[in-house]
Amino acid sequence: MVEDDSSLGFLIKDALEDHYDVFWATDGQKAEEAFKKGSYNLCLLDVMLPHKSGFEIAETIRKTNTDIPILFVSARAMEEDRIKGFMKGGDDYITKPFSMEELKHRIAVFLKRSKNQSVSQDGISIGVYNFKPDLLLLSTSQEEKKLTRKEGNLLFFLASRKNEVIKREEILMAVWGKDDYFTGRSLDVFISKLRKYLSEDPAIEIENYHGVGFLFKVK
Amino acid sequence: MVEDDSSLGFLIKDALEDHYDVFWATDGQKAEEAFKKGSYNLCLLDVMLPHKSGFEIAETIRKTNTDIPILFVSARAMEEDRIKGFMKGGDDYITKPFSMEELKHRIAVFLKRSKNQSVSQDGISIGVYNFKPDLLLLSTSQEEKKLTRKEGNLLFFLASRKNEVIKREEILMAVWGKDDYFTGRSLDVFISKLRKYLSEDPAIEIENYHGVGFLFKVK
DNA sequence: TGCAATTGTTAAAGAACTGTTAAAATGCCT
DNA sequence: AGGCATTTTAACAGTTCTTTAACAATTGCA
Repeated sequence: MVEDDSSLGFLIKDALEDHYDVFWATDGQKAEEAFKKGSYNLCLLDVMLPHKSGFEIAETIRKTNTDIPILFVSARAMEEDRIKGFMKGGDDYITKPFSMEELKHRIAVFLKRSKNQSVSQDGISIGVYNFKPDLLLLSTSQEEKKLTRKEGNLLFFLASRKNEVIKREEILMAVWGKDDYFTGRSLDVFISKLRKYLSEDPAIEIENYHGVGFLFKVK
Repeated sequence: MVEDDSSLGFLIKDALEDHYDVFWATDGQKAEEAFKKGSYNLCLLDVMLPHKSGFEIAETIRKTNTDIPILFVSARAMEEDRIKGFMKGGDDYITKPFSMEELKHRIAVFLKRSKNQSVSQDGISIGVYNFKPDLLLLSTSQEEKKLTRKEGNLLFFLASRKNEVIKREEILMAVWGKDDYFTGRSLDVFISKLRKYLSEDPAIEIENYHGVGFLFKVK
């Protein structure tokens, strides 16, 4: 966020900070430096700034990044200013005064749309394996195995709490939603299967704690 | 585009028609019908309409489609109206009067960002096939097959989310608007048909995720 | 050490789900 | 209203997945 007016800058930063990490620059110079160094998801640029205008900042940004949403904020409501904003690669042009509520919504719109585009799911890594929970794909560099739904759910749950002893009942409630004798036996069956699938990597172990539960160990 | 005022409606349609195919409905009823049948890239909704408000139309659309950009146009500039627009799933809220120039820019922003790069005159390409959603034409260099409406809608939905596991319920809600046993069986029937139509290209696969949904895989 | 409870493993049984084809129903057009 | 295209429902055949069963192995405690 770039805003030279300190009271408005503070107000915006404060309003957004509940949901986002905000970096606030007070001039274009600092803004461009920060942009170069850091990694951001959205830019909020005041148009009228001491040395460099928001439009100029946008131009610089667009030279290296065509994707990041750029929202202009300005006191000037004239048509030609707005158009200029869009011409410089802006995604929205918000006229002062505006409510923080509306600003939040407009920001949310663009974050939602840019997030969806990077659906490149890398999955989670478990030892030498990589597991993509959505695709239920457990893979090594060698091969790829498609798990069933329950297998996937269980593995995901265990992997999300690795190196921690988890009680049987807790696993049962989390993955099956119920805890009785037969469900417990089912769990044992599935643990057995997972052990087999994960046997490539000796650093992975599903250790039983007798009468308590399991420990998904990844060294 | 939904606009009850005929002179403004004409103006908008005229302004946009250079670049886009515009369907203009004059009330919510017609709009929702057209939306259900056709395939669109963006909605422009007037808020104040005779029977059904633009907000209500947006609500209906969002039940089955979370992606399509929705832009509201309204004479009411009050803060709470704008907020309501965003709450209903809108992406922008443009206050009358506005310039056609600005409208075009705002539309361009969302089309550029929309997920599956807009459906142009050339349709979308799926492996060796080309599919034109409007004309329901699925073609290879060899031949051309005219799909039915449901087949087309389903294919379009799947293709727009390729390489992602989509839950049965989600497909059912998006394409049929309801989710029950028989509709589910219908889905299976249509999947079977699509597989047949797409069998020319071995790189295309509709993979079933047992008990979950389908994965429209295009290698 | 011996015994009951717990766990490991594999296979069989039983559900639930899907693929496919065809018949029935629906909607649409003249 | 009749005929055609489309969609839904039905029917049946497979398939896949989860649970249950059965038995072996292990553990912890008396």
